[in-house]
Amino acid sequence: MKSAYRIGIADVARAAGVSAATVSRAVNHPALLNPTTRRRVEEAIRATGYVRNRAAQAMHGRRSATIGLVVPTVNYSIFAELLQHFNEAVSELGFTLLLATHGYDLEEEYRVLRKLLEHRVDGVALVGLDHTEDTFGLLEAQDVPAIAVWSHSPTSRISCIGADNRAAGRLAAEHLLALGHRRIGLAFPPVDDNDRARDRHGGVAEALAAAGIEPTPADSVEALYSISHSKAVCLDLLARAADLTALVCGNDIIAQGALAAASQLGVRVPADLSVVGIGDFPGSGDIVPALTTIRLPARQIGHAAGRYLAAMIADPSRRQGTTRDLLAIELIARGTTGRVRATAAAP
Amino acid sequence: MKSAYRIGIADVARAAGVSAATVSRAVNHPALLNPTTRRRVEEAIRATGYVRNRAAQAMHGRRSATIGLVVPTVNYSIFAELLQHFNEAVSELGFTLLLATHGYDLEEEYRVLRKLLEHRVDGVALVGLDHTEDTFGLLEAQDVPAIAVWSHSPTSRISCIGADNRAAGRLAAEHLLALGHRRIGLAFPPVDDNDRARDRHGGVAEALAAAGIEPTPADSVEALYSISHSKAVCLDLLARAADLTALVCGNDIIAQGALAAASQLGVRVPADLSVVGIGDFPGSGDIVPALTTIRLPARQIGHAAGRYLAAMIADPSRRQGTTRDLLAIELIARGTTGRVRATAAAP
DNA sequence: AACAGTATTGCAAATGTTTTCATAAGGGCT
DNA sequence: AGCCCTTATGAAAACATTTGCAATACTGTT
Repeated sequence: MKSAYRIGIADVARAAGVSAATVSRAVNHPALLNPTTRRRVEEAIRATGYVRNRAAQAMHGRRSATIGLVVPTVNYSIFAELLQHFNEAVSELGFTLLLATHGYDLEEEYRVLRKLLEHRVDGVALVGLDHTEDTFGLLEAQDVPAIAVWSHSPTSRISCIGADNRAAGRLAAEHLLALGHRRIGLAFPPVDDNDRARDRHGGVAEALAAAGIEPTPADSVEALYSISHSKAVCLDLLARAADLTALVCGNDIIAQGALAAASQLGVRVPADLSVVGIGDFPGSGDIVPALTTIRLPARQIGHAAGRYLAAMIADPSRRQGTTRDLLAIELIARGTTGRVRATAAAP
Repeated sequence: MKSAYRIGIADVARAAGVSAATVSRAVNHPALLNPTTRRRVEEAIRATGYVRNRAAQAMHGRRSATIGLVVPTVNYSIFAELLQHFNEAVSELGFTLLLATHGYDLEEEYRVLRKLLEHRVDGVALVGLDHTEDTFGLLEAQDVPAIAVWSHSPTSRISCIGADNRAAGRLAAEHLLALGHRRIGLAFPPVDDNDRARDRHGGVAEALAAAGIEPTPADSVEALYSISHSKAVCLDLLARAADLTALVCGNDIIAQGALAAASQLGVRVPADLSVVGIGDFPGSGDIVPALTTIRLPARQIGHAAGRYLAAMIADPSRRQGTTRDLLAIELIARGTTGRVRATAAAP
């Protein structure tokens, strides 16, 4: 006898012998009600199985109680921590998460952002600072609280909270230089439309240049966001530039691919080859040997971004101006890097 | 001079010189319009920067164009593939994903499901078959299309699409038995409120029993969903049951922890110890040595679940009855398992 | 030229809630 | 007992859209 009819606020009101307004208040402003009435309404809600309709609520009050998150991908654990902690933060504050991915395609990013805005998310977080003009325009036109996470720039167009990716690249390269490495290879994702990768790459190049090293194209390879693709291209790289003693990778997934390639070639890590990643993804510290990497504070970024958006939503007066929060990065020296081998490649 | 005022359908109508109804039709049923009018409206939409309000649409038409996904956690890559492909499927069909996590707490699952239903998701997917009575009741009362993913049971209370976890456990154990192992340890997550873990564990026990092996509590250890916790408890296990020649793990993350523990103890894999996981998470095939595991078809499950829900939403008449889809699992024998070492532990 | 039929479009009702405003019910004071 | 103040509740408007129905314009027919 299951009817498709859904219980509405009016049904509850009838059951409790009060008006719809009172039921609404019982749900949203319980303090306004006489305790007795409130209990009666709560009882009626339970009895009828009423579930309040956020869509209707959103329509009236201009608040949907949802927050959007746009990430490039959800594959592997690249953004797992960010997602986890961002969700944790916003859930605790009563919001529900709308998730969208764009696969590193900024045109697609615009489209999914639009979909999120159609659902009237109260706020939205995007990964990185590279976005199309349309995307920025849309955010401004809809003037919805927005924040860029992961990256940081003092001149960012929208508020941001993240780390200095250029410094991360520098730090990774300097670590290898300090260990005596001079022949250093690079495995990075495509840098177009990806400020994180671009900045990291730039940081590496800068550090190498400062040490008088000019990496040749032959020492570089472009890896996509998958361990197996990275492994394949690193096999290539290690074969054609066999004198490399170290590899700096654009992120930990690529580094894991590099490790797999080294292992397959019988190249010992770190004895024959040092490998450093960037990101410190979940699990990076637990593989064997544990990955040396640059830690980006994903947990903090996720939490802070969630709280920032919630604060902006709660207090629209604070919305103007751009907040920029720079979080510290850290070299996590583990098992995949070591001093350059003494036996330098004889000519 | 940015006003907080949001462009509505009426503004577009005014700009295009038509009625609001026509604008609505241009967005939702373009075929109904005279091509000329349609173009004029589309132009006005572009010019005004109108973004349609799904909340208002949901209120009227009873369709929110959102689908919910409830997973235990988003940490590591455990549900990354499921999430990725589920999202892919539903996005392609025009839905936006609402994501919620409950941290393996079924009471919390009820709460987050409720939140999803408040947002009037048109359909919802939950991981596994273990849910509270309240959860089932809520799904029935709201009669929203729902599907359990990951697990499969011919007697499931709601539609399901997934694999036979008991068979997965059996397969893992039988693989080790076929390699001659007799001293087999178990590392599993808590099985309360988790049918996947429970079934897998049951399957392992069944296969062992069929081979005349009765695992003692000393050969078992409970691992949480983190590589480092798993590593810690496996260190323990391997220390106190040093004669184990193989380990079957409740999932790939736990297996990775076991691998890390073995490595730290100088136990060679697979020479001294075989390790088999369950799941075949992204990356499991790329670690070194590559993990032997039971593949669950995450991609298929994600896609199929998304399409199933979309179909139910599109055609409510098909909703009655319970659909159950069993997908094949597969042993992926890679590098972490091998024949038991000839040098049997002398008494 | 009138008619029937079809293709477009507008009007207005309906959707489920929140909130403003108004009213009613108590309670303490003089 | 009458008055004022506070607290609690209800009535109705408002929110942004969709859609059934009606009206209009247009096409081809006879």
